[in-house]
Amino acid sequence: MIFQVDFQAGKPVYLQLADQIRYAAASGRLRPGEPLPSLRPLAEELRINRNTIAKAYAELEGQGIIETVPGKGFFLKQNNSPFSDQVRQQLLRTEIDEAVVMAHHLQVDREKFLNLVEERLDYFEEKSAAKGDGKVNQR
Amino acid sequence: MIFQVDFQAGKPVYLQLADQIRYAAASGRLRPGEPLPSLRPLAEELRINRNTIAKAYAELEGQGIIETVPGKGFFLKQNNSPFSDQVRQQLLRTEIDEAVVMAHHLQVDREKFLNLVEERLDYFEEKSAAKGDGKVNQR
DNA sequence: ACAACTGTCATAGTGTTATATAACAGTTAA
DNA sequence: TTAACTGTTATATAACACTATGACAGTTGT
Repeated sequence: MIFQVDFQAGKPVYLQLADQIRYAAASGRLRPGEPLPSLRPLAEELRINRNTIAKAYAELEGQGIIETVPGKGFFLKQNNSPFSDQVRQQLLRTEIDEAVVMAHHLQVDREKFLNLVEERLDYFEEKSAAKGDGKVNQR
Repeated sequence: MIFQVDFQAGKPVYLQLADQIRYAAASGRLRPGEPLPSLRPLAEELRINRNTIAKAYAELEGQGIIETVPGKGFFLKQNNSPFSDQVRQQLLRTEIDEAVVMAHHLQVDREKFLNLVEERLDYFEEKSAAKGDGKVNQR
């Protein structure tokens, strides 16, 4: 489990970390029940402060993606979204809209956009099915 | 041209504004060459500071979406992305991945996800073609 | 020239992010 | 029990982001 952090990315480090863990979970690199790296070793490896890691984990815990067991560690939860169908659709719509709007400004047409969406779906499904060791989008 | 701002959204106000202008441009509510609201009147209407609006506009100018003419105002530019095909694809991939990852955590399957993508594409194309007055996703 | 508009800039206050350090409490294995 | 691990909490500090205020400069129409 290797994470990377970019101090010049503009995005807060703890959010970069949270994103990467979300990606690892979605792509199957990290499985439900599996432990996440402990605070101190990961902080040392990434050369960032323990508290920054703790904040990233707290972020994910707040979203129901991981759970913490004091004294034992952090673990990836079973995927059971706490939201109603309607809320989930709305959350997703908002996220999709961002991509659609960006496609417009980048002048990427509908067909190319849909191809790209299928490509990314394939990518994550592949990894997820194969208990993959695949790499994830860096930022 | 009516914008809305939410102080409790966690997201900086200037980014909320920039997003909404991007949406307006993508949906055709705002056309190339058209002027954007002036700093002071818009600031008064939204009850936020002039500089917050200025920062939102500066953000969009940096992305080549609008241009500023000192003493005159801000205007929506013609859409000509300054990026190469490769860079555009990568930018878009990153954005799409965020939606795909969220779909995974919300347990929305591939088919429903693709339906939602088509729905949103339709939505923006409609508005864009009809010089629409449609409303855009609120956050 | 003048008044009323436009955007720009420097400054300061506040909140967020990240770091460092220390002390505390639960878990596990020797 | 002890030692070594786990996460938690609190404090202090520094850097940066966000917002607000007031002064400044260009543009337009009278």
